[in-house]
Amino acid sequence: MRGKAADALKGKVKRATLAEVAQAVGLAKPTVSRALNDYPDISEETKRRVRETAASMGYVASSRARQLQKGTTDAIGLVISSASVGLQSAYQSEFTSALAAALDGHGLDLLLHSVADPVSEIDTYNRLFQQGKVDGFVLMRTRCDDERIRFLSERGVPFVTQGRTDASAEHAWIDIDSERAFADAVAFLAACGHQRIAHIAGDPTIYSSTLRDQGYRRGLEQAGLPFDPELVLPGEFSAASGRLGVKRLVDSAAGATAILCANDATAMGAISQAVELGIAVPEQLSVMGYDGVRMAEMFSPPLTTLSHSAAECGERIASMIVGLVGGDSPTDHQVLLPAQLIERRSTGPAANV
Amino acid sequence: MRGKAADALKGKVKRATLAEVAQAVGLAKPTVSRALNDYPDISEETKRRVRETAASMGYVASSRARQLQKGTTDAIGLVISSASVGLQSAYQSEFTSALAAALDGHGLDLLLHSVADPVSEIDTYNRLFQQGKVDGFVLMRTRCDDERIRFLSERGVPFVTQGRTDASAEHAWIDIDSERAFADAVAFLAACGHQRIAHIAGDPTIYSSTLRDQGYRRGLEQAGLPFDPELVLPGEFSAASGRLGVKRLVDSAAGATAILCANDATAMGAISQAVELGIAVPEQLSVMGYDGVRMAEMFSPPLTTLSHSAAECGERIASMIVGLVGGDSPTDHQVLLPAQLIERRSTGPAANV
DNA sequence: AACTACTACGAAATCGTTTTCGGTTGACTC
DNA sequence: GAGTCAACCGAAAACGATTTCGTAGTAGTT
Repeated sequence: MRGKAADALKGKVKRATLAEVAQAVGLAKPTVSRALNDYPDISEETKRRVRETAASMGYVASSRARQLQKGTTDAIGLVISSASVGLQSAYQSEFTSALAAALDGHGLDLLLHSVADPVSEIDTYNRLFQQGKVDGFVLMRTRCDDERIRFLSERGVPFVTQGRTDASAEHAWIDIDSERAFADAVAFLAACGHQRIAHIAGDPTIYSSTLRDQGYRRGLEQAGLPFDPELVLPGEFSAASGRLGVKRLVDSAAGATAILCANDATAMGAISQAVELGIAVPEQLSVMGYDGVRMAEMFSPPLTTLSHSAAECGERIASMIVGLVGGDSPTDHQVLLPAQLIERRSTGPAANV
Repeated sequence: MRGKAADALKGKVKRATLAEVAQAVGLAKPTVSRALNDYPDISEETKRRVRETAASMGYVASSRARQLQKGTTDAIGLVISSASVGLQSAYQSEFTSALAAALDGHGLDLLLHSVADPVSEIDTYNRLFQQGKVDGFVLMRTRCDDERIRFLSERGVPFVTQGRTDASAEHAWIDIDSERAFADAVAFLAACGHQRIAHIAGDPTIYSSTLRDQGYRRGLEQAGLPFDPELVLPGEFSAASGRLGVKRLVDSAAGATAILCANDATAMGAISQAVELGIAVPEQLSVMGYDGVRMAEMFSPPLTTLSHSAAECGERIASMIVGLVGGDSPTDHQVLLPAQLIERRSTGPAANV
């Protein structure tokens, strides 16, 4: 029902325009524009007058018009694929919030776009940029051989990835040193007396999964522990894969006394499955996660995990993208952040087997 | 370091313009524009030719220019306050994903904006709309007396809320019938033999909390159970408040055998605290959540909860906002959805006290 | 032949800014 | 007192699409 009521309401939102302000203050449009944008060649007195009347008229510059003229958007895009359940892990959404907050600090908006069909993913990036809806992108969940990165790089579209890729040398990225983190985790577990440390891996197409796996292996090596393929289970960063991993581990009688999970969600799934099977955590089985999501602290038992700050990550990405849009070279923006081991109560000394 | 490399890259992204396409195909701009937009007064033959050359030139209409002319943005805004930890609960982020996906289906983008300072919240809504960055808003976590709603309503800005408010009669909203859901939950627990059913409430400033509380009370009444103020604990939708609630409940020796929590996060916190205190769930204490987030199923024990679909909610909000932007009256878009009780293993028969 | 009626297209205006390029002033030099 | 130089401000173009309005041409009517 499109009635006059709606139209009347719409009438209310009539915005003041630059020309009107100029008219009201008795100056020309460019003068008003420059006064409002604090150009140096406008007298303080004039600026004050302009600002006053502009404010009194409730004038807000149309960013549509400004964008058209300046050729910039002040928005950066984040596209998530709803096929794989959108803002998947808790970390993803914590990061997204943090990113939005950080971008806001730089006067940028975050355009969140969801794409249903994975094949149209590239197309979405293309459209969003060609249409001029965003000045750049941030990419999450980077894959080993990531098509998106090739595509964007070729066109010179500014972007920064959260996570490295096979082609990291060439683009801007921020990442956690998960290889190191997982090696540390193994060292920590080994120091607790664990000899049979399992690993429930992340989605193997995600580059970070390979890093975590490498860290796991290096940790084993450095601790003088043998690598046993039976102890590594496939997964994809979900609680479900944690549950499944534990089930398989129990069935296989591989004798694991500790499990290092690819992320916190996996760890939580693993713990709940273990408990249901009557395996006490951490008394009979230690479980460790990665990411340090808020929920980890509230879990039962509270999760020992490798924590890194979504806020810092968002903050730094925001600065990086600002730099890139400003013309910085992508290779000037590559930063590796450490994760921090937080010991809580899901891990303990190895059970006497 | 802003070098020539960056500039060279930037050169690559030069987009084709309408005028260029017109020139290439030997027609005037308006003709090309109408051909591309499939106007009826352009011959099929011409349309075909235009489309072909446009495609071959990789032409994509600048939405900046289009927006300026049409006065519309094809984006809707969602502002979250980072003060209260951003995309707070799991449900919030599931919903946000779903919303983005649904909006995409209607050709709309989601502008996610984070505001640090709660006092500048209204200002953010105002700016976003005045600047013409969004055509409307969707509001989450609606408060009882919600200033945002007054502000937007007064100005005739299209918006729909997820959750009712004191002023629901006047605006567009979608909500879950949580009052009913909580009454059902109490009935369910009572049927399990529980006589002392506690309630860890949600943030009291959020309208839905009052509804959930009312449902709890009505459930009690209908089950013939007395209302005991000692059994209702304050909270704010967090796992932390679940933990605290359980602690207090134990201390007070109120004798609760079941707890109905304001949401799943609270329930998970409650369970983990209970377990840590040596209270078995559900043998000694039944705990029930609300929302039906994905994690609930993976928890230990899997959560009995009142589930509702974030996807459907997002889908319907998308259609609603499209209607509103199109001029529909807000009062034509008010829908109440039911929640569904899903029994899992965090609840069971009342313990013999 | 003259008069509609319709189809297919083009010229120019428009949306609301910012930029480019000058053009006045007045003060300050020598 | 002519010339130089800032300091301030304005006219017009530009951004890239869409819309309004109008005009050729063709066809159909009387």
